[in-house]
Amino acid sequence: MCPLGLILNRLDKLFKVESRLVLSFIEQTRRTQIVNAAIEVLAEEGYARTSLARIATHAGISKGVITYHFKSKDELFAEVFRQVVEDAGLYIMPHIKTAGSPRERLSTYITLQIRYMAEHRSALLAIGQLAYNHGGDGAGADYISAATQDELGLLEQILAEGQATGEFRPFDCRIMALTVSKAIEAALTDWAWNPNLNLLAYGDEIVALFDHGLQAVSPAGAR
Amino acid sequence: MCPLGLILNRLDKLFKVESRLVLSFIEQTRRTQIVNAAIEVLAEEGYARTSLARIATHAGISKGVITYHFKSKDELFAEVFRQVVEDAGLYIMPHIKTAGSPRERLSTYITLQIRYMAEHRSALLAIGQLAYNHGGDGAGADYISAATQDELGLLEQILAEGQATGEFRPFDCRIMALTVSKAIEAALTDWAWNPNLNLLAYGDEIVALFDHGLQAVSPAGAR
Amino acid sequence: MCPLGLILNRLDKLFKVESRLVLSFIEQTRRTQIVNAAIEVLAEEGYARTSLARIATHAGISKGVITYHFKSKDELFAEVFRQVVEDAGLYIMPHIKTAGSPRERLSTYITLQIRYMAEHRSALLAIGQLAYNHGGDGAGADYISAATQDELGLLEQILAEGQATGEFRPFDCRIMALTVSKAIEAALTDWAWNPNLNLLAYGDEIVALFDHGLQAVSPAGAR
Amino acid sequence: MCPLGLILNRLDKLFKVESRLVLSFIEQTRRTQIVNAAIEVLAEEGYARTSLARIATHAGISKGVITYHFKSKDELFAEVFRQVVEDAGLYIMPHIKTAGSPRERLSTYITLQIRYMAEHRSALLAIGQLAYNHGGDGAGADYISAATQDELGLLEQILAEGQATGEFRPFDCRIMALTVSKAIEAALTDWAWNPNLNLLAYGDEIVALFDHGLQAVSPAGAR
DNA sequence: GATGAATGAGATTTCATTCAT
DNA sequence: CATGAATGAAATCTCATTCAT
Repeated sequence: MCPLGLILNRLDKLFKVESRLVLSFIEQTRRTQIVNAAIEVLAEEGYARTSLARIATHAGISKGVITYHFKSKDELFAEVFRQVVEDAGLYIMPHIKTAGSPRERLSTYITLQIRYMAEHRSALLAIGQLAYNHGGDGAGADYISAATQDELGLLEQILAEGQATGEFRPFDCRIMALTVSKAIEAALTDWAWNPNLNLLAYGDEIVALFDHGLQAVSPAGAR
Repeated sequence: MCPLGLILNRLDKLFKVESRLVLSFIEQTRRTQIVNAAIEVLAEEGYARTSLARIATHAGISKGVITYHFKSKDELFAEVFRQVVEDAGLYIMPHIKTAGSPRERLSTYITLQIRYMAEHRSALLAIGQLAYNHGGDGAGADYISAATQDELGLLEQILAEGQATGEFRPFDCRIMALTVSKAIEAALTDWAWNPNLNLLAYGDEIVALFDHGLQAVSPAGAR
Repeated sequence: MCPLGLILNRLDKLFKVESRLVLSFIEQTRRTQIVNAAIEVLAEEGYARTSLARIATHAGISKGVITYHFKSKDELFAEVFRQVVEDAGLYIMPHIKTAGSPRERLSTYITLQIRYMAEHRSALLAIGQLAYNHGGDGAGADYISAATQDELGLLEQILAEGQATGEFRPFDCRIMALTVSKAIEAALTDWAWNPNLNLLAYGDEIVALFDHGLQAVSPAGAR
Repeated sequence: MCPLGLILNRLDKLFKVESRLVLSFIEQTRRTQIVNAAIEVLAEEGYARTSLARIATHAGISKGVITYHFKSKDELFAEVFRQVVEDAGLYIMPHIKTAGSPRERLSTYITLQIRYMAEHRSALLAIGQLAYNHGGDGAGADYISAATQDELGLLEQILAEGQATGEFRPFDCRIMALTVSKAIEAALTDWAWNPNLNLLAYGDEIVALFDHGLQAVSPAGAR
């Protein structure tokens, strides 16, 4: 499974999407309705049990509507992916750029991701299902891998800047970026199993973990 | 998805297994062959694409052989689970118990898990698929949840002991146990996408992360 | 095998039917077509050889059409049962209620059942197959047993009234009701094996048998 | 379903049996063991659920033993049929021939059949399953029909003699023979559904029914 | 004689997709 | 635009039968 939090942009290439540039309003509405139904079914039933019939029933429409608006199940799933990722990006990105020091920016990044998760449980569980189960396709796998490599850049950049400023100790930025990303994602998957989990407390612990774990050893070396 | 590294014992209850106490040699051989084929298909194709037909083809046998040796697909998956978990337990447990301080024991635990992963990539990807996709069943979900709660105890105990001895700083042991477990698992899932990943280096970074991130702040507080 | 002639009402409970209240005309047409095909295959081939594939072939449609219109084979069989029983009830019931003395009513009952059989050979053979072979299921068996007990009441009542009026000699009403019911059913099963059987003559003999066999011994006792 | 009580002799032709004239003792023992297991499974599980595997399990032997001793499942079923019918014939025939008047002989016939049923419930339920479910074969159907026609002769003869002696009233002997036969069989099938049924009382009612129902109307005609 | 192993046909069922209306 | 109808592929599972040991 690729780091969910980092799949942000090139995901439209993951599935073979033929984007129609102009969509009527009613078309857009229907698509959104179907996408939302798909998200809920994916989150509740899991990938294997998410059939077009179930999505249609959940949306209160007929099965034919789906294949009318989406050429295939894959295209629908691609749209789910795209929509969730775009939305998450819009939520998180603005705050990221305004933060201050690398250490603060890292904390902000983690906190925002967690908060977004708390507010969009189904959407994130849904793309989790897609990411986890769409791997075998070959093309898909390559793409997700590429996307991951690509998008990890943001975290890597924060970490590298922190090392440059001396805030962070030495470590492999790429690996640590992966670890940060995965620690965040872990909160979601645990939360999926255990809905009583205090997600925000979980986030605080992750923030603290990396705050302590990445900081430069004090020059005075009192340790 | 439950923390893979922690599913160690009660997994035999996850699926309803009727263990025949005595199996002939040839029977055992075939079962192992089929289990291994299932592991490889799960790892390569993913849960959704792992049909009995594909497993049979992969093993070079007819479809009927599988249902002859396993009462159902579920029983086969249960055996996959059981076999991998048993093997992992035999590999890791002996070393865990002999370690010294909590800090050292934590490092050992992480290192061993990572090393085991490096040597059993397919097997761990396979049970990852099973754990992730078998959840919706209700009973399965409950069990995995229970198993997780149960098995996290080992990590929690190490962490709590470390806090008692003053080696570790204050934190929520349960959440941190989850985070450790997930960070380990993350190495595997990233490796699945990016086979060129240096898993052992990844492990070292995780060890370092928690080594730094959990340690008690020096009383002199030079920071 | 339960007495076919007596399974009249509560049969909708035998199988778990989810009745959709409103069915489109084309839907109803297809369902009827499939039900009729099922009846013919059941009557000609027997329960064990009645597969969905055979029914589809007999109806000249693809296998998928059946599972599109019926959720399962059981639901199809339930509909077969329901349709035949409903039809038989509509045919027989009106005449039953208008008859006069118990002796006459018994004769009418027998005659009507036989006449209905003569005109609906396949349908009755079909539900005979269903009744005979659906018993092992537990729930089904219990229900048929219950239905039998329940519906035998009509015959029992006629017989008891005949004893009360002095038309009939003493006998165990329940057992005799069973025997009447079975004698009627017997005509059908024999007819199934021997299509040249004169079913109506058979019916007349049954009527005569019970007419003579149940009548009160004349008080003058000239016998 | 053919009249069970009358299928007595030519049943070996129903299924295609290749009789080996000489069977070793051990061979005979095994065949009997398997046949008995088949009878019990047929009676308890029904035709559709009677697989070779289940029979083998019930007999405590391996599946291969069955196909070693019987060329096919059909041959096994033929043997079941043959064995039960032969046994029933040996039980009933001696008593039939020694009886007195046609009226007495009819009563004896009915009583013996019922008594035999009471003592061989499983065996008769088993061949009931076979007779009812083997009909579609064509050849089988013809044969059973022929066998029925053939064996009904015994009853027909008793009835005809009764008419000749003036004991019985006029009726169609063939049809009445069928009805007698079916009334007896009915007791069995009801008993199968309702094990609490008092089979012997049932038999007495049948005897009384035909005793009253067939007797010649008294010349004094007091009715 | 006996048995476990293996196979392939066939059963029910689910489902993505196409099509006519 | 929308939908119900239809289809055929594929999945799991059962089972009679064949075969090597």
